[in-house]
This record gives sequence, C-alpha cells and structure tokens, in this order.
Amino acid sequence: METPERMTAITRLMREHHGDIDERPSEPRDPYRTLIGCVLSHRTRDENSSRAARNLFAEIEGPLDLLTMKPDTLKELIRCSGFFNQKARSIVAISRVLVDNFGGMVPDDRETLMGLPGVGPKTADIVLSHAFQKPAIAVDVHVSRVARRLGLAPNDAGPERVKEALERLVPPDLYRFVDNAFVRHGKEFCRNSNPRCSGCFLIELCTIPGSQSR
DNA sequence: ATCCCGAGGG
DNA sequence: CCCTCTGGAT
Repeated sequence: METPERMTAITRLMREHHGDIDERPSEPRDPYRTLIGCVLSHRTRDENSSRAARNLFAEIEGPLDLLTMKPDTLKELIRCSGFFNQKARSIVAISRVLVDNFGGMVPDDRETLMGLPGVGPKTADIVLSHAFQKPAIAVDVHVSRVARRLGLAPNDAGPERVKEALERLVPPDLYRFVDNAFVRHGKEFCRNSNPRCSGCFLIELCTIPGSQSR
C-alpha cells in the first residue's frame, strides 16, 4: 500500500470521528480533570467512567479539594465506574504528590507524568495532547487494534511500535486527534469481537480475513 | 459469564 | 511478554 492511501485513511478517520469522549473533548480541558478522568477510565466502559468524573467534579475543583474529602465520600462518587478502591487510592496518591511536590499543578512533561502513581504511557499521552496541546499520540487497545487491522502497523506490534508507526504517518499538529478517531472507529465498527465490517468505510484497506464478507 | 479508554510487577 | 489487580453494568 502506498503512503498516500494510508494518510487518506487516517484523514478520513479523523474527519469522521470527533472528540466526544469525556476526558478527551475537542476543546482542551483542565489538566487535573483530564488526568483524573483517565484514572477513572482504566478498564471501564466510557459511560460509567464519564458519570464518575461528572459526579466527582461536581464536588471538587482541584487536588486540594480532593484531599479534604473523606475517602468514603470519594468512593461513593466514583463507585459507578468500578474498581473504585484502587482508583480512589490512586487519585488520592496523585493529588498528594501534586500538592506536595508540584504546587498543586499537573506537570506537563512525559517523564514526570509517568512518575505519578497510577499514570502510565496512555494516561500521560492523553494529558499531554489534550490538556496541554502537545504533540503526543495516545495509544490504547482500540488504537492498536484498528491501526494493525488497517495495515498501518505490523500485526504483532505492541503499543510502542504502533505509536512509532503512527507518528511517522501523521503530521505532529494532528497527533492529538488520533486517539479519538481510532477509538471511535474501534468501538463503532472495528470492534474486537463481532466487528461490523459492513458499515466500515475503510473496508477496502482492511487486512483481517473474512472482513469483506462480514 | 463477559466486557470495559491500563498500570505495575514479575 | 504475561500475569494480576479488582468491580460495575448488561
């Protein structure tokens, strides 16, 4: 496949799917909210993590408020997202570090972000790209799967290799739109199980066997 | 029973 | 790279 075709595929994806995921809105949002929203979203359905984020941020403004909250109150607010014990611990730990070491501000470089408890590559890249408008591509399971199926990355590529592949194909000023586009496509059409190939507008590029007749 | 926007540890 | 952590919603 020629590079122009791949570029077209990505461009079409980004045109089709806009930012409508809670902590990845089209417009940049408060870094702290973005960060905590990512923690709440770990391995949970977006409706549930979004509800938890709205519940929580109806009560607080920033890390200082959060640290004054009773642990049970916090857990109750985020319960609907599941894994609430682990998430509550992580949210408190992060807020503690932010207040103690960073003046209550969220750091804007990748290394420091990934040093925070419960913050890995995906969360760091979401915060960098969406809250700070920095050129970073956030890769989650949807991005990886869709990129591999479209032949944009080798089918045995892990998150890091997928990221490198996409960085070579997308202009840096568009990096922050990649995750929403791929995630949306991955949820609506290119699902992990039972993909809706018949509705996919990129089916001619698909590499998975049987996709043309599904 | 199965799925869901990961991170950390071995 | 694989395993575990750990809960709600359908």
